[in-house]
Amino acid sequence: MQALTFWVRMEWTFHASYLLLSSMPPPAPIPTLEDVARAAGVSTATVSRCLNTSEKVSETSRSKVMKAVEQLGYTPNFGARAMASKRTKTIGAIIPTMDNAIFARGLEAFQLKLRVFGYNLLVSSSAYQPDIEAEQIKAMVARGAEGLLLIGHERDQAIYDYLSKRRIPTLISWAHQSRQGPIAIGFDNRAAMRDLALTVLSMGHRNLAVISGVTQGNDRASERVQGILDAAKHHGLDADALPIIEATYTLESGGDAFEKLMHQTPRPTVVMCGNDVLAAGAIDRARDMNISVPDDVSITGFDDIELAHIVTPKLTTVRVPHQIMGEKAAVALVDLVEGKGTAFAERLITEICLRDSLRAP
Amino acid sequence: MQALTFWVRMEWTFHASYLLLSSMPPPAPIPTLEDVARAAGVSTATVSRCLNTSEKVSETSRSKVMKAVEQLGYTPNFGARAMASKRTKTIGAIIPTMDNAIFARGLEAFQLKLRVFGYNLLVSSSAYQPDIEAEQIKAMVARGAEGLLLIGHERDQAIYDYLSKRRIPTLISWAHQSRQGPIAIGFDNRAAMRDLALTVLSMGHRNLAVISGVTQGNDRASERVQGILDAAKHHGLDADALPIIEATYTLESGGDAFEKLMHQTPRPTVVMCGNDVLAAGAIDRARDMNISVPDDVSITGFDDIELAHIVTPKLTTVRVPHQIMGEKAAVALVDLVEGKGTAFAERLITEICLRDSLRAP
DNA sequence: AGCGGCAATGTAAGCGCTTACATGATATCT
DNA sequence: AGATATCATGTAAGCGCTTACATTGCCGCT
Repeated sequence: MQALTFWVRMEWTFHASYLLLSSMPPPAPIPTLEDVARAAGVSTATVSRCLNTSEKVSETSRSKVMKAVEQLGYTPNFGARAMASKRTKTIGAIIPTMDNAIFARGLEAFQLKLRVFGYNLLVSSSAYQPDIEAEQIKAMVARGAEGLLLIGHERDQAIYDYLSKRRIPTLISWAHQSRQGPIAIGFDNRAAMRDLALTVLSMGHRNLAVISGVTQGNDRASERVQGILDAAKHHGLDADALPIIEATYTLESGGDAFEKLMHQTPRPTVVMCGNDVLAAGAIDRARDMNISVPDDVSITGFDDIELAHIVTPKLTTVRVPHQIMGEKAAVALVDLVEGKGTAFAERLITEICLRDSLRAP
Repeated sequence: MQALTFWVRMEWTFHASYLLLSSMPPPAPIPTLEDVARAAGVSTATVSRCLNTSEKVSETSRSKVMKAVEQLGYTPNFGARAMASKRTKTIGAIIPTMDNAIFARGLEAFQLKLRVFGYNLLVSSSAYQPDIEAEQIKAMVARGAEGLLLIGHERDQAIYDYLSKRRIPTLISWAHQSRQGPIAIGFDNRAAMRDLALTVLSMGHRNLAVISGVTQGNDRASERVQGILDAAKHHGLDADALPIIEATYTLESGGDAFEKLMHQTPRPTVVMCGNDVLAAGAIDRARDMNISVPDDVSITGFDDIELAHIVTPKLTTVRVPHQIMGEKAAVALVDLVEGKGTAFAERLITEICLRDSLRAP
């Protein structure tokens, strides 16, 4: 039964209040260090010391300075400070999209941990486009990012060359390949998906199908597919014959892919999806198509986001330790930046969450 | 029936590859404008002009400069540039949390639109803490943000004073109050929720209950509650007697609140939730409690995120035009920053999405 | 031939900070 | 008391850019 959705347009108002430029207060007096120094009756050096290494300043002048700072609403100019001190205490992170709970959770943890070490985070999203990512990387470096967090390994070698030429410590996350490369704190997408597929296969399924995320320029997606192929081969299946459809990161797209797969012969008994969103889309579409999950077909996901608990039936998926990953990445990156040299690559564990959407055929 | 979840631990590996600091290449030569100038055999001014206003430079020197830039892997130092030119082409945005699909979607659109105008976005999350938000605002200003996007109206007056003293154009989003204040591009949370409540009431419901988001320091949440109260009064209900429970932004918390409300007498025939996450949590819990939605109780949400389509039954909620809001905010903020003075406050429409989770009592 | 005008380029003065070094005032030691 | 160490503070040199202004060479004009 297809659910009905009504759209009720309730209002359409338009409220304009033009900005009156003419009535604005007199020219902005942005206070500088010098202004503060003058107001406090000390030198600029003292003010600077007061703000940075306050223990080197006498109690008397410190209070005078603080009062002046307060009064003038002074905020130090970051660019000038960075330029003079050669330090920015800033780490940059570039994620494929903000519009994705997966990265968000890890990043939030990353930022919080960074704060503990006194570092700031610069985030931006590349919209899954390599050229935008390259541009953003340069922008971050120009802005003084002392270290970078990137998602996944796959990118133009020129970028890695640039980064190492510039001596910018870089850490890869959300992936972890055993082969050479920059330090990574992540998990093995391929192995994780392989293990899930092995579980599926050992339940007796032989007709599997795959809905993968877009693999182009996304090593996480392609590794997950590889993992499934690994498992299929291990069980003596013809990996080349495995139906695989790529879908963009939306429920709709996952549903469409599912529908196509269900029309194949022989019909799959299980559809393994590259992520939970695709899987949720598939479950949703199954209901629309009057196909019962898991009676008629099993469905699996990957990531274990909230969606996995919410859908009916609850989704079998792979749990990824986003938060821990974010925290560990922060610790490691700060280590790298501060040259402590104690940072090391780490492969985090993933866990298979068996829930109602998977059952023996 | 409570679904079963098995946790299968599949692997526990630990892969360490220490960073060899000693084997790193010689000291980093970060190229400056001067290096480029020397390499190209021109003055620094020419290089600068080449990079900014290339039309003022002859073809010959431009090519020489570009070659040098390429060869040296030069990236201009943002801080120095900002300092010298007094421009940063940067807009800042501070959101309560990244871990929330609602802000993410709007912000993604915001950033994309900003890019079109040649502006960069600085994002950070305040973790819903006003003091962190204040700190972040100053950090953004220090970093040269020429304009700011903030969520909701409610914050310390001192912040607004600081911002206007510094002449930083600020735009409020995700809310829109008719009373005086900074320019806002958003929607009227109160009116939107009122309209939904009126719809609910006109279906015959008389025992409503509310699960609200945390209202402390969050005007969106408290306005939504107000909207419900408005409607209740309009229908002659005793607004003070309306059961209201506040819950944090998680499924779990929404479920707990729902459970409490279901034990009240008289039992509510409809539970209106401040957002879709709470509503999804409530639906989930209802199933655990063997309470049928919407036969035994109706549930409504707010935001219309993906979750709303996925839950069973599909959720009646209010659609908020996140993407359009993000885009309009970008356009307006750039306008403001560039002093075109054509920006105006705008109240966007919201739409009620009637789906299966709401029915007459 | 002489001159104005223009285009391309160079020179150098900051932008707002940090910090090495210099200075002066006290406290400590012989 | 005089020498020396210690501490708080001031002076001033940049950090890497942009840009107002000065300079140069070339063109076409009278």
